Amino acid sequence: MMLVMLIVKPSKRGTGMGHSQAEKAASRERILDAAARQIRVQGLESLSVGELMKAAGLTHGGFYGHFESRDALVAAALQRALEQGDARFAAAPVKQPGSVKSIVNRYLSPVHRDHVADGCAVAALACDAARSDDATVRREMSRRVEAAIAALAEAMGDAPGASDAALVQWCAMIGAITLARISPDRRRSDEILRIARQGVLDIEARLNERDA
Amino acid sequence: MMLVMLIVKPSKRGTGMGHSQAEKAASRERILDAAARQIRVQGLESLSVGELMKAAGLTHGGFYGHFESRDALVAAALQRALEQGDARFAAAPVKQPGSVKSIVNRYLSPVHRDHVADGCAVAALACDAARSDDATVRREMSRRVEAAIAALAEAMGDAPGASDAALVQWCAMIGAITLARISPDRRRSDEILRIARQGVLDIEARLNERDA
DNA sequence: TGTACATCAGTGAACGCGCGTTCACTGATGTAC
DNA sequence: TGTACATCAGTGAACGCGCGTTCACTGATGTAC
Repeated sequence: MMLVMLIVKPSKRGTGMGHSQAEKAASRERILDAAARQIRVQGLESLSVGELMKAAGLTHGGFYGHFESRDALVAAALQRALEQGDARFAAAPVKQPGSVKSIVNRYLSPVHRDHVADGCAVAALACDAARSDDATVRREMSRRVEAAIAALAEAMGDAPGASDAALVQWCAMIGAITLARISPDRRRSDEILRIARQGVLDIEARLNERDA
Repeated sequence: MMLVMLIVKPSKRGTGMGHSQAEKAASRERILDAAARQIRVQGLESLSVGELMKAAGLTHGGFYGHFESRDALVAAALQRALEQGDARFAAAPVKQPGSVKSIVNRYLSPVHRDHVADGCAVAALACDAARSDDATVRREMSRRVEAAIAALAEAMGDAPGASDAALVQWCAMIGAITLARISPDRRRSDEILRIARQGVLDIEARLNERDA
């Protein structure tokens, strides 16, 4: 009893804070960013606390000062990864003529294919999410997908059927970049991207022909 | 030296075989089929020897009588899973009018979405394969994808551009079934499949319009 | 200002559990004579 | 035919390693007086 009181009692004397809260927050950011990269490259399952902390320039023990558990981190890292993707693809400049083309060309570029760590988290983690029994993971990723569809439809001027066309375009883009990453033949991989770029833009073209 | 000779020496006396080879082969098949299901549901990484052997009705120790290591099994199971997918989707009856429609409708059906264990291994494992550093995994999956593209192009009558169209269709189908599996909203998930079916068939329609 | 003290981010040794792998053994089956 | 023996698929205890997690400690920083 005495012991408990000693532990619990709030100190009346001083409120020294050691390292600043800002520094701790910066560490947390480093961990989260490293985790977002790592899950894109290695998947949700294989994220290891030790590797992660090393990548963030810290030792493994400090991890639990920032996150309750590995699972909690995975959820946070997925969210971070999806947000970063939003910034790059979904919330891209829209509504100007040619903006669809610019999104598609950027998404289906060899650069995007070769840089999974900085790329679209939906493409990188789609089949992990599809098999996840964590409802939060599936809900969060779906939300981002719907936002990306809406952004692409908006870039097409929200014509009737644009939303459906945008959905099919995203399906094709996600499939295409994944197949391009799988192919061990670099020439064929480039070709897959090229054909898919054309095919995805054709979907928009067909939509416009119909409307006309 | 003596010891080695004793161990190595082939017995002159009897060649009793214990359980038949056929039974062992049957066990191996059970293990492989269980593994093919398990990797589709849980991914390449998370395949556990213990769970697997339990699923095959055996104990974990016997595993190494059939496979050299867990890694060797993963490779074999992937191959098995891909073969089963071939039997179901790539090598489907082709060349008749409406055969593309039948492939697309079957692939993008709620039944396929809901039965990952019996479904297309490419869709189930695409992002695992994309991040795999095992060249065999990527090569094998690419081979099956190319076969599926060829089969679909053949079903379209191998018109000029059919191969490119088939590639884009497979990209869209793989993306669509994955997104449908991710969505936590069943109604939206059904809708994704419906819209994607239409969109994928539109790709064929556009091809035919061009040729005409 | 200087000194004592409290706080707290991060360290690194240690723990425990799960899982891949090994291995001595079992018991069922088949062959030799 | 019956008996002794060899083979071998499968069993289950045990091992070792990796990894998530805990925890006592460190040392840097800031506050109180």
